Amino acid sequence: VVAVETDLRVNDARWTPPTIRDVAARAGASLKTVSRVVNCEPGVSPAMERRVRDAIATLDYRPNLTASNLRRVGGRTRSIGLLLSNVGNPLDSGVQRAIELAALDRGFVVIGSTIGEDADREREIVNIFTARRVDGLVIMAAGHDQSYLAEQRRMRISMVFIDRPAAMFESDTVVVDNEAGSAHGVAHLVRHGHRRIGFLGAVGTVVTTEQRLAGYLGALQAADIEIEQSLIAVGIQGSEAAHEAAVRLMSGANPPTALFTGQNLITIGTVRALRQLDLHRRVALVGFDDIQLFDLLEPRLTVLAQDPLAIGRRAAETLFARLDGSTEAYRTDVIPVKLIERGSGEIPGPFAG
Amino acid sequence: VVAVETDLRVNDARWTPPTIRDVAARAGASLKTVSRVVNCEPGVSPAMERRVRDAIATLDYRPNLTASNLRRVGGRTRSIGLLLSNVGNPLDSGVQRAIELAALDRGFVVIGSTIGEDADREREIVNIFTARRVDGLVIMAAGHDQSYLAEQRRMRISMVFIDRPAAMFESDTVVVDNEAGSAHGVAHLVRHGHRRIGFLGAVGTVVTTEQRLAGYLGALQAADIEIEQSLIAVGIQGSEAAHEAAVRLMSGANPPTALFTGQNLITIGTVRALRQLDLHRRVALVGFDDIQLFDLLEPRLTVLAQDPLAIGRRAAETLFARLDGSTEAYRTDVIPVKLIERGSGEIPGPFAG
DNA sequence: TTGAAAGCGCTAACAA
DNA sequence: TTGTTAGCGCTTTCAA
Repeated sequence: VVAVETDLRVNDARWTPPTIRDVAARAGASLKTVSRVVNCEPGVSPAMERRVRDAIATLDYRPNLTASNLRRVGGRTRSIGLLLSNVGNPLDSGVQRAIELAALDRGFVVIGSTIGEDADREREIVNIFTARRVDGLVIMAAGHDQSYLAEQRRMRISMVFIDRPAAMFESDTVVVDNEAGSAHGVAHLVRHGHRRIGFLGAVGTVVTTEQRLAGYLGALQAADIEIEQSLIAVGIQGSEAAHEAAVRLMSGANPPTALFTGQNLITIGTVRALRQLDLHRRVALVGFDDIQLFDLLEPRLTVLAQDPLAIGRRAAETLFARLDGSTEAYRTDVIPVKLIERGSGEIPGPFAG
Repeated sequence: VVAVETDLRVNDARWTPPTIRDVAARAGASLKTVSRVVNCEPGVSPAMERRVRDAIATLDYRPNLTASNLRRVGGRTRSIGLLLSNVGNPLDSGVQRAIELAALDRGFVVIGSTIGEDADREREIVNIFTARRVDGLVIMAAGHDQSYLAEQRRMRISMVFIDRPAAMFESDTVVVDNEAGSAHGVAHLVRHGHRRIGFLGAVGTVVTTEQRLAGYLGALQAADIEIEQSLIAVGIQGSEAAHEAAVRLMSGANPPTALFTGQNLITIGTVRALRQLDLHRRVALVGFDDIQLFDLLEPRLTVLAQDPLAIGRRAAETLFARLDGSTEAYRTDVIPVKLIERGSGEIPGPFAG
């Protein structure tokens, strides 16, 4: 009998999922009573609750959360939008996982999108998510001006920026300690006897690059090492370009004995270059960002590792605090990076003790 | 003046976003007329349209897609749920990107969740997404029985399974050619003079492992090579276990001259083991799955690469065809895998020409 | 070309 | 303890 009934429903093109009315009718109760049972509100007699639950079970009723949210106070959707630069990146996927977990715990859902480094795409996605009335946004910004988000703020959409702070717009932010991290990495090379240290960085206008370069410069100054512009290459896009830049740097008149790379793709290109020049065992290398398999290379790569899960968790905490009504001043959380010594950064330089 | 007005709105805790009624009132039009303008429906005079658009602009009105979807025929939400095993995996993130792109093109939104290999989590997430009334689901299944999805099917939620077919449940599916791919990889080793080839695989109950093992066995039979159980290790979980298993395999009385690994973590563990035994230049290795940096190891790794974007694109195509009303028989698409020769798989064996 | 009324599925605010 | 009414923001249906 059940099978036949099921078949009928499947085959009937006009069949629609049961609503709260259907349940109420079947249980001989009112809408509100069913609503109370569904939402575990008090004030329903055990007998009535039984009847309602039976009706729910026989009808396979599933409350429509969309409709429920629409009516609820504030029209909140219990959803948050997540804009990432590139899910293929371990940083991004770690952040996503952490945020999904936190959201799930609170009955929220995460709608996500990759935006690359495309400022237009960033705005487009924000608009789409806004139309869906997300309660909050977690944004790894692509553009250089987030002032347009004033509109979202007016609509009471909470926002947290990760990896890079928003520009022209004040907001909660979770970043890593780019400058101190880089300084630490460069100081590590100095400690191992290097004084001619090259820097290879991504596009200079990106804040993270600026900060990492600042850390490099600071560490050299702290060690009383003169800064040589010829040892600094920024504006590198991708591993191929990094490969070329590293070859150029190492082929100069007085090449560096150590390199500091400001991003994982650049590190990869640099490793290729050093291999090609057969310098990978003689030139020390410390890179920003850790990725899988860096510990399987020869020599194993010394890196400054970010903690994507910690970043995501903190972003979620901050966002949910806002959603819970916090009106504190905007905060910027700085997550520390960790130096992982594996070999490439400990290759001794000419001034090694 | 604008600034002050903005401030007022920001500071007024009772401010709510403008609705279609506000626009109608301000434009001196009816709800339906505004709705027509917003949805670009015909039958609105240019003058009226101008007034409505002005009102929309001055009020910063943004249609509420949630409410709109609720009322629309069928109550479709233009959203699809995506259940992935692990976003940190290149396969998963590639699939996610492809599906997000396809969804975006059609005005859909993707809500995602990582479920690991946890069957309970799979059902939990499906329930949550069902309550949100997603129109479709793309599922990398964790459990061994998806018959529970009959309910979702009755609700007209379309489903596509990726990477592994559903169990106890007929559905559209997109998989890769595990068996033929593995057979190809093993035949490649045979062609390079190997006859004693070890197999290291993941948990045996997972379909992909079964199929990859089947491909291995088939290739050996095709080459008239006797199968030795002692050269086969399955049930390996993670790279540490793979490391141990590989060491054990290579430390036997008559060790293999080549290895075939059935999954990327297992490949990683095996590489570590071969390094430790200093066999990485003498024992050939072909692995299923490609990951970043496999081409930077020494020797560079020969792999069978999947095409995550192709898998995601195909899954999205199939899903949207269903959402557009296709009633074809359920289809299973098989995406080919590609052998990428980089060095480790071309190390010659004792029978090399 | 325009609009009034009804209602999507549910919850809020009040009765009874 | 239970139910009634209104209405979330929008689209549908049908009338003017």
